Amino acid sequence: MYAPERQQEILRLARDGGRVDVVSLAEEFQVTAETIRRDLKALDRAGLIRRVHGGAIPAGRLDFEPDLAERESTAADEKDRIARAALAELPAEGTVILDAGSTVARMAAAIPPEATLTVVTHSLPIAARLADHPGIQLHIVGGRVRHRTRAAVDAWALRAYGEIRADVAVVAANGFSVEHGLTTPDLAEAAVKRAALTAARRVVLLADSSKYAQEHFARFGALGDVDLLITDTGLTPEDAGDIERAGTEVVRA
Amino acid sequence: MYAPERQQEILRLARDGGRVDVVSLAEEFQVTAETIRRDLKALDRAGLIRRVHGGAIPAGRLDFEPDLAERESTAADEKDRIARAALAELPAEGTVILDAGSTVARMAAAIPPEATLTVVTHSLPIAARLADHPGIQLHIVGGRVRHRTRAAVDAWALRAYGEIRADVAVVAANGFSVEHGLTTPDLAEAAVKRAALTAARRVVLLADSSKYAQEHFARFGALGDVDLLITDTGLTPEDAGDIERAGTEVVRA
DNA sequence: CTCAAGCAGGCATGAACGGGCATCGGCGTG
DNA sequence: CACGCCGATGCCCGTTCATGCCTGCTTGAG
Repeated sequence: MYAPERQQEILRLARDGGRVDVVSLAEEFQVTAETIRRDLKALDRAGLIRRVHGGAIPAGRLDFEPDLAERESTAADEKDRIARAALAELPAEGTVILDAGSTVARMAAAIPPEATLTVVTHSLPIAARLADHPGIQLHIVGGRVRHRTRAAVDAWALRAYGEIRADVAVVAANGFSVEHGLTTPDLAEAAVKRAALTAARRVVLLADSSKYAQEHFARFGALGDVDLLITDTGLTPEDAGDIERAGTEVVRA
Repeated sequence: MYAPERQQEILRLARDGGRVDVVSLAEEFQVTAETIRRDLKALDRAGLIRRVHGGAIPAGRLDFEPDLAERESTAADEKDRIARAALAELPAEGTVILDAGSTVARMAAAIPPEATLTVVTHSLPIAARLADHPGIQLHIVGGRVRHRTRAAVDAWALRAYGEIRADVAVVAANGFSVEHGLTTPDLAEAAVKRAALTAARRVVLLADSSKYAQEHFARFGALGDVDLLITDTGLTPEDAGDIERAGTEVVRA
């Protein structure tokens, strides 16, 4: 049996039964658990199933995001400190653009209940969290929703950001460096990020130190476009100095 | 049972019953209270429930106008039947507009994983549910988000619906009658609903029978704008007859 | 104010995971 | 036909995850 056939069959089993688990699939198909894990990983990347510890569940069956809890594992501590530091950069009253990204989402979740802000975002998870915040006037930016990031992109999003001016934009990047600026893997998402930071008077970048010197496919701005970078202590003082000389204030939380 | 499955189930229990408590959940799922607490913490972080001493209560109400958990439980059975019947009205492939509303949300949650559709919605809860559905190309309509209904309204939303054409619009109403048409309490929301149904070739209204002969502040269309009404058996055959004579097909699920 | 119930955090453990490396077999190229 | 490449699979081992247990702290009902 070829791998794609097996994967197809796994998908069918997952949808029929609502769940599959690694060990019984391994028995079923007479292969090792590693192979099954690889299959599940492939199906997960394709967005067809959702991986869980010990097996998988067909996509769309959960109406919440396990990865919001999962992601916390990766550099959770740093992200938390960054998120808390970023709160101080929000204006007391005014308009804020929030980019998609787990660190930004954490910051959004930590906005105190008594805050009064106007928030504009193209991130579905962030919007969901802020939707019942009594003091926040929330605006969602429309567009095609990318499955992976649950962020709105394309024409509607670009136009919406082109029509507004905000006091602060809080953005995330998958990679940043003095030479190559701000990068992310997806072109459409990069375009929206670019529109978002253009729409704000002040740009705050949240990025843990593992993103430093990383480059990804799509560039959406120069480091010089960023007024303030909030990162963690994993960024060396020398690197921080380089960035500050380029005109971006650096906070190492 | 996987942790996310358990969490999903806890969420369902919380929404159904309006509350859950740690010890009975621990018994129910045959795990220790610590595990349940971790689950509740995860759900709390995701913003879906609110933690209280000894248990939790649902927070993410994907609910409609007037009240909170009361509505969700009221007529839950009818709404489920209506939602299931509505599934049959979705095209096999094509574009669908989904209005905000708990019955529509139930239908959205029941869309099978193998469906391939383009969905446009201004409802945050519905978007959240469909965001990781592999076969669905999701578009969110932007706008100001109303806290009550978590639906986008105002200029961005109206313009977006003005720019598209869909095969079917599935809409909800707080009140409907032959004389006064389709009504809802909020003007801004009514405007969006009107735009949504204008953008579709075929309009399906989901409304349980308690909505019949109700009138609310803002009118967004005539019953004649609706091609098909799906309701429950609480609507008398005579009333159904009246409606059908006005040109709207009626299904009593 | 008291105190049992509930809670957070630390620690232990077994299962699950993932990356690196070796092997195998098919397939195209020369 | 021989060779080498590459994808698929299996194996190994250090790491992470989910869960349970324990301990000391917090909470809130009486």
